[in-house]
Amino acid sequence: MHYTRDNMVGLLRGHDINPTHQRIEIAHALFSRQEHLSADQVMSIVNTRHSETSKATVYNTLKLFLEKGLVREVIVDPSKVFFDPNTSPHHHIYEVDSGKLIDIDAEHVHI
Amino acid sequence: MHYTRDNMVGLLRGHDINPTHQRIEIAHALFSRQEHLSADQVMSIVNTRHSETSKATVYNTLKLFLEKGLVREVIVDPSKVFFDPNTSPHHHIYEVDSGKLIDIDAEHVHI
DNA sequence: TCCGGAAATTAGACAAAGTCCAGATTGCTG
DNA sequence: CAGCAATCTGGACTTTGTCTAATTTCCGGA
Repeated sequence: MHYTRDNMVGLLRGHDINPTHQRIEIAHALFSRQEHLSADQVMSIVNTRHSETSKATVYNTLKLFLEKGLVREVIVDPSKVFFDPNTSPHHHIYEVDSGKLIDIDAEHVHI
Repeated sequence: MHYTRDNMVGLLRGHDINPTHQRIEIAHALFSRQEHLSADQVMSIVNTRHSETSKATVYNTLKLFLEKGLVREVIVDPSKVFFDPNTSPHHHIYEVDSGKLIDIDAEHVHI
């Protein structure tokens, strides 16, 4: 599956989100790289060429995505929240030394 | 085991920490209530009667405790770091609705 | 096409958590 | 007591995130 901007439109609609220009860009930033990004990182990605999207909109949009289940919040760095495009049930293992964040399927963990 | 201030002195020394007045108070705040406290909460507990300990010292001391393995950091609320006096290997389950934080022994989790 | 309202976006002021620094205090140790 | 290192302090500062009031965009109906 390619994460083109066009596909983002469908993804957003599928989550009951009105696909505006800014929202498409932000979704694209998150999904095209399958990484955990902070609000700050999203902002600078979206605004690389010309300043296009305000801080308020980035925060509003990420909160909206969260509510609509498009992304998850990952809290691992005490000073920043990261957003995870992988919403399947899974745990994170955080390696303090390297700063790496590893996904572990929920099914593989038993309590 | 009672968490008296005198016992704190031993605890601190055992972790290679010079037991100053402020450090004893902060350790006492954390250990006498076996709870997860934020830096802010520690501050207001320590300064209930008269202002005794500055913000900088609270932060420095908590960081020191962290380095010396006296407490753990728990990151669960995106906007605040909490400090956990329970340093045995364990996981946390965070109930988003109630805000409760439940400890689970490391031994009971298998991957 | 034009109008009106709802939804979305914006800049910038603001708040809260945490950091940093330069100076003052404390407490040894000789 | 003098000197020195460790500790503590107030306050300025930074960073992440929130709020608000004003503007812009979008869309359906006349």
